[in-house]
Amino acid sequence: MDSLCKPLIVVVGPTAVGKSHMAIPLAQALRTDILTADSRQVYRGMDIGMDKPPVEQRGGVPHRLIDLVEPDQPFNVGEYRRLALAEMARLHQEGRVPLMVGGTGLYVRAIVRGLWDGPPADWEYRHRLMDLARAEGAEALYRQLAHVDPELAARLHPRDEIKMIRGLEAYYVTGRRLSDLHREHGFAETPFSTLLIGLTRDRHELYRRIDARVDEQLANGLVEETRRLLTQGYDRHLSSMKGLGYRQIAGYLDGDYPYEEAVRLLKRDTRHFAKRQLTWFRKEPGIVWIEMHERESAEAVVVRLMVLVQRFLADPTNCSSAASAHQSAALMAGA
RNA sequence: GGCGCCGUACCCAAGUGGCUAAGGGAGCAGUCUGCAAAACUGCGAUGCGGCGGUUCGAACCCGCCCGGCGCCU
Repeated sequence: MDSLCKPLIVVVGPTAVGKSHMAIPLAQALRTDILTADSRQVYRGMDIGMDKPPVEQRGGVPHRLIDLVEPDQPFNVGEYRRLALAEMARLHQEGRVPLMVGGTGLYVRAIVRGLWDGPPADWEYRHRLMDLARAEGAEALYRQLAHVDPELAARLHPRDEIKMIRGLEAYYVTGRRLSDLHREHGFAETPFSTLLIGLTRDRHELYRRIDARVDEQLANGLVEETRRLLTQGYDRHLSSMKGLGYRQIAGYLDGDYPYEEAVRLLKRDTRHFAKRQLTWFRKEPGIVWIEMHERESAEAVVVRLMVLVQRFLADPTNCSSAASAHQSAALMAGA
C-alpha cells in the first residue's frame, strides 16, 4: 500500500469563503464523510463562534474531527493528525475517498506532507519557561535558545515566546536541536495522493461576507454562548476562549469595552485572520485555486469542483481501485 | 455678493518660521513543524488644497485662486 493508492481530496480557503457550503454536495456525491481540518471546531460546546454547520445543514453528511475535547483540554496538531489518520484509514478501508475541509493551514499540511515525529508538549516544562519569561523577559528565553540551538534562535524573533519555548522544549526532551530535526523531516512525506483545492474570492467581497457572518453569529446567540462558557468556568486565558468571537465578546462581558466595540473588533480580527490564511495557503505548494464570485451560483461552483474531482479520480496514477471507479461513476451521474 | 473659520496619507489628527512632517484607526505585506482562529514581524506623505511672493530657510507669514462649513445681505 503506497500513497498512490490512498487518494485524498482537500478543500481549503479563508474563513467565510464558503467552504462548508461547497463541501456538502461534494461529500454527498462522493458518498463520503467530511473530515474537518479546523483547530477550533474540535471544542465541544463552542458552536456558534466556531462556525460549526448546524446538523440540519449538513445534508446527512457525517462530519468527523469536530467536538473532540472540552474547551479546557489541550489539543494540538499531533493529536489532530493521529485522529485524522485513523479516520482516513477507515474510509480507505471502506473504499471511499476522504474529503478534508478546513482553514487551519498547519493541520492540513501535517496531513498532506506529514509531521515531524517529535515529542508532544511538556506542559510542566513549558510553564517553567513561561514563568522565566514573565520574571526576566522574553530575552531570557532567547539567550537560552541561542545557546542550545543558535540556528533556530537566528530564525526566530526574540519576542516570539511560543516558538522559542517549543525549541527549548524539543532540546530538553530529545537532547537534539529542533532546527536539525525539522530539517531532517522537511515536510517531505507524501502519505496520500492528494488533490488540494483552494477556494478564494475577491478580498472586498470576502470582507463583506465576514462582516455579514459576524452579524449572523451575534443574531444566533454568540453573546449567550460566550456567557454560558464563562459561567461554566472556562475563562478567558484558555486557548479555546482566545479564539475569534469568544475573545472579543468576553471582553465586552467583562466590561473592557462596549458592545459596539466588541463587534467592531470581532469583524476586524476575523478579516485579519482571513488574510493570514490566504498568506499561508498562497505559498502552500500544489493548490488548485478556484476563484468564486458573488454572481456565480453555488451550484455552478460545485460543478467546477466536481470536474476537478472527476479528473483526479479518473487518473489511474492516483488510485484505480474498483471502489473509487464506482464513486467516480456516481459522481458523473450526479453532476 | 459680504464677513468669519477651516483645508496635513484612505479616515481622524499633532505640528503655527529651522533636526529626516508626531500619533491613532483602517489597510497592505510576511513568518510559522505539537497552543496555529494562537503567537510573532515589517510597511504608507521628497509632501501639508493650487499658484505666486517674503525669507538663508515656509505646512506654519503675505497675496490671489479653488473647495468645505457657518453667519450676514
